[in-house]
Amino acid sequence: MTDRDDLHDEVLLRLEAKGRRFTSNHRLVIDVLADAGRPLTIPEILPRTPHVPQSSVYRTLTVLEEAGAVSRLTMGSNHAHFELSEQLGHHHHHLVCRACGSIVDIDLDPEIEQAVEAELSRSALAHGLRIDEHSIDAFGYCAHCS
Amino acid sequence: MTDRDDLHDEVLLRLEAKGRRFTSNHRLVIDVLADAGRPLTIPEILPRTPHVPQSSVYRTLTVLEEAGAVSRLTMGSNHAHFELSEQLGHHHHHLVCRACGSIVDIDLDPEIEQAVEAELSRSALAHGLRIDEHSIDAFGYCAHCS
DNA sequence: CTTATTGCAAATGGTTTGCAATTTT
DNA sequence: AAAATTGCAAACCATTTGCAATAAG
Repeated sequence: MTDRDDLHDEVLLRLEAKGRRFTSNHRLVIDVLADAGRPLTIPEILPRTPHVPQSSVYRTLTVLEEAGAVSRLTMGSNHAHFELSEQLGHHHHHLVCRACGSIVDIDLDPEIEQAVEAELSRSALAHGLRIDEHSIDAFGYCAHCS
Repeated sequence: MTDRDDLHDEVLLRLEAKGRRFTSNHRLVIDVLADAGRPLTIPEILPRTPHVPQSSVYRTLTVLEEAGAVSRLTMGSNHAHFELSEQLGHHHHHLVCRACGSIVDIDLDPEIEQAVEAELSRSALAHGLRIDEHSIDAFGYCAHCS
């Protein structure tokens, strides 16, 4: 049983839980995102999924997102970015380049992570909000765009 | 000299630095955002800026954003949110309701803030990125949507 | 067989833009 | 006067959707 097989199993589980099916298009998109290892936009995904029309990729991503297998990132750029959800990978955050819009995944010190979570929960509670997730994004200019 | 006058002065400074003008529409939009005290969408702004066409509000917001007076927030909702930039206010973060898309400003403990900044800078440096800003967003369901 | 998915083309809708008229400096 | 801004309508374009055909369970 390879890692990739494990990944497919996890996706299948989540799709079935939502009454959806695990089709070849679904698997193809999952593999593209897994291989990339960073958030991709639709224009980046399309060339890697030959013969799959754009609308099908959009639909696939929506289904996968609703199943909790994929996350949609909307930073200011005109195209949304997609990546495997944290449920299938690990908790992480993002570095975003203002110029080219590229996004890199990063990990933070668990201690800081925990402190932020506690502080956010406290603040959310005070505002009557029930939190289940948070994101931390850093913005600047990447080596290529500096 | 009132706080509002100070605000207008700050906006004027930033507009002039970009060769732009401080028109009545600009002031109107700034005041709407200042009065709201939370990020607003275009549909929320329009009724508060009577007789100003939608396209002018969009253009005004773009000019103000380029001058650093306004920030555009793009969380997954279909409408962007706009608020006074941190340059004109204070550093803060956001609580976002998944159901209605509303956004609330929150402050974090300065110690945690500092720890996060240090950690992000470290991580960014390792990836060859020069960071100048970060955001922390918490997602959940607000009191009204729970 | 029943229902989700696919592919194509067409529609949607938030946001941007061209242009002539109008302000601001 | 020179240049930015405005208002209107029209264009843009990433994303969504209707529908008939197909494939998955």
